[in-house]
Amino acid sequence: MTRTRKSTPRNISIEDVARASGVSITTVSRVINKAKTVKESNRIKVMSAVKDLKFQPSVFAQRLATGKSNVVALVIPRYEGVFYSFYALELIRGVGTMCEALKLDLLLHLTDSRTPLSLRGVGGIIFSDIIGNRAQLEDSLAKGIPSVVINYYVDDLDVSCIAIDNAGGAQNAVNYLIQLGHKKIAHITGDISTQAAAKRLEGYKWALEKSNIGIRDDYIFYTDYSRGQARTAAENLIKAPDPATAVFVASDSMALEVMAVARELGKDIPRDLSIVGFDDNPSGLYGPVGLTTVRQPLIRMAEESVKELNRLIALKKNAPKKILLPAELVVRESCKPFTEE
Amino acid sequence: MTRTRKSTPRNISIEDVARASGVSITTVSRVINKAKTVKESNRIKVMSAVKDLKFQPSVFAQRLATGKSNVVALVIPRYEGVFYSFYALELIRGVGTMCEALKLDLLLHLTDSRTPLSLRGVGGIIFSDIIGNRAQLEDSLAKGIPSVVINYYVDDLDVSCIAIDNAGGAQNAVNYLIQLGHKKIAHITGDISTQAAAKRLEGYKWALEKSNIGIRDDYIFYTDYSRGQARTAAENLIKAPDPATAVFVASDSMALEVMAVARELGKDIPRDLSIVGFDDNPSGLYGPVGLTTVRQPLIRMAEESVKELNRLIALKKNAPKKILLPAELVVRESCKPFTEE
DNA sequence: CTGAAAGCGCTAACAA
DNA sequence: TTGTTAGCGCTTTCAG
Repeated sequence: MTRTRKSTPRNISIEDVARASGVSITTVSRVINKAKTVKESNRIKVMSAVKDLKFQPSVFAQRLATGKSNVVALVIPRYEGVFYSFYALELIRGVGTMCEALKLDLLLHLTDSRTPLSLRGVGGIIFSDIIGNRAQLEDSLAKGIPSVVINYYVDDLDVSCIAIDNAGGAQNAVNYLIQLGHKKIAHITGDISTQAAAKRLEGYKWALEKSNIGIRDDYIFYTDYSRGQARTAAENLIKAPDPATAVFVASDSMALEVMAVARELGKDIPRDLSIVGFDDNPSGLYGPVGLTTVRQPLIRMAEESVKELNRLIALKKNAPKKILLPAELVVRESCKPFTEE
Repeated sequence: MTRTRKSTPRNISIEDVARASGVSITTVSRVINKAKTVKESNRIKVMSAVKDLKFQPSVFAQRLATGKSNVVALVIPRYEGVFYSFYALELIRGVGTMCEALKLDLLLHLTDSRTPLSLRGVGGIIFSDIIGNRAQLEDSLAKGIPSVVINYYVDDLDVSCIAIDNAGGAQNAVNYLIQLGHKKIAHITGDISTQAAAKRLEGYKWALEKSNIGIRDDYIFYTDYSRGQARTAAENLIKAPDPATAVFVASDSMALEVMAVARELGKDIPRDLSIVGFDDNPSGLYGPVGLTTVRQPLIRMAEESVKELNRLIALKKNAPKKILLPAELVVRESCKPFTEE
């Protein structure tokens, strides 16, 4: 107790543990890192000292010494339309829990897409979508930082990505409507600048073409994913001179809005209009008729992204993997077979 | 180019910059840290070398050397009911943008509330709510880590907190209904184990008491914030023998569900039932009648929490501040004066 | 199986 | 105004 007191009560370090257990710091380090080359009796002594002193190794010192970092950055564009969606929250949750499980630190970066990221000290990066921030991705790739892109299928870059088969999911949805006998099938798109929305539109078109149903421009309504625009689209859709009998909507929250509008206009769902959404947002479960929709494995996608990143980090070299997860149709009550009246 | 190549291409360090600019590493350090005691000519030399070499200081080395960390951890219970709310996303967004602005690193911790947090290397912690993870808070406080609690008013602990005046907001809502002439006012609560829900119930009761309106237990419907339970509550509420003429609902998403149920049961909003929500969730804007609600300054709360944490960190001692932000009524179209039929 | 010692990259006295 | 030097706490050869 003769030691000079520093102003800040010094953190207990590996040295304190070494002293307390009568071994060298090297041995303590070995115990911490679970090296097997430590005599059992020593291991026990060290472990009990660790417990007594409530020792926690300094992550900074560890990282400085090893050059390794177990920090994973999740980069999300701070762009309202995208951020405020069911999707963002699921993503954060999925990535967050997986990081927690893998003992990785999750650094959240809400980016405006233009200021370059400070990626120093980051072990790997997950880009959620890449809307306008391709430059950031290329930058991190150039620096050799393990990166994976999520929710965006990247064709032209040598990078791991894991996305959902939006086109396939959309086809499933539209095929289902076609099987029910519908011919006049409309589509309300999402923000077409996102790959998801673009692919869903593509899938919609493909499905119609394959069944030799003509694509009608007046049956395609473009929106930004917002409920406000969905409302307008729905009104136009329903009040049209030759209205569609079914509609595939690019998101559940919009689909719910369409349902609401239809009811306000005196239409019955599904009698007067069949509706399929996309997302499997739990909100679709409530309400008088359950919303038929396309389920995307968001949580799984998020979790896979962390695993893939981990793989890349362990590999110490770039060996990208491109994964496309299927999106399956979930049939509930918002569609019915088409019948001539 | 005669230097032995390491397997990993060594990061450029402060030393490289020093060499390149012909000064000592100390001077480089000074330039990096914006010390003013550097000759202008040297500063320029260093800065250009930094640019040329694309040098970025190692955060780990910096933190090891200074003992300071600019990492802010945001701790959110991984508890579904709470996590999947409008609120969580707003919080993350608010904290995230403010951290970005203040150049702080945001570490996201989705906790199961029972495993102790590894807070080593964290400069400060923001606890969003404290549901079941009080122990974690007390732990961090005991360790002297600057902490602030958000969305939960902590009376009995010496910790900074910043919350919303839920009771006051609820009173505003109910008073408004009373002013409109309503006497039979119901309340659909949120998850009463959260402080927000409990306080809203409290405010509801106070408002009634102050106006000498008796509190009827059969007018209080308990839920967990989910739309499913809101639906049931709404059905019971409307089908009751002596139904209320107005209802204050603890969240907008539930209020929207109540609206939907009412319509399904052939009721008109606001003619047959006046509704006030809580949150100011944008979803309330759409639909045939805008939802009257109580606005909570979530983003502001989130931002303030980061600022407060920053203050605490700079202060280097605990001088807690307790802040209660007002919640104001936003009148839209879902309420009308009560009239005897 | 263990320990001494040399870093990892940076900051902060202390001298000059 | 600048440089020297001693750490910060840990990992990791390399000898024992």
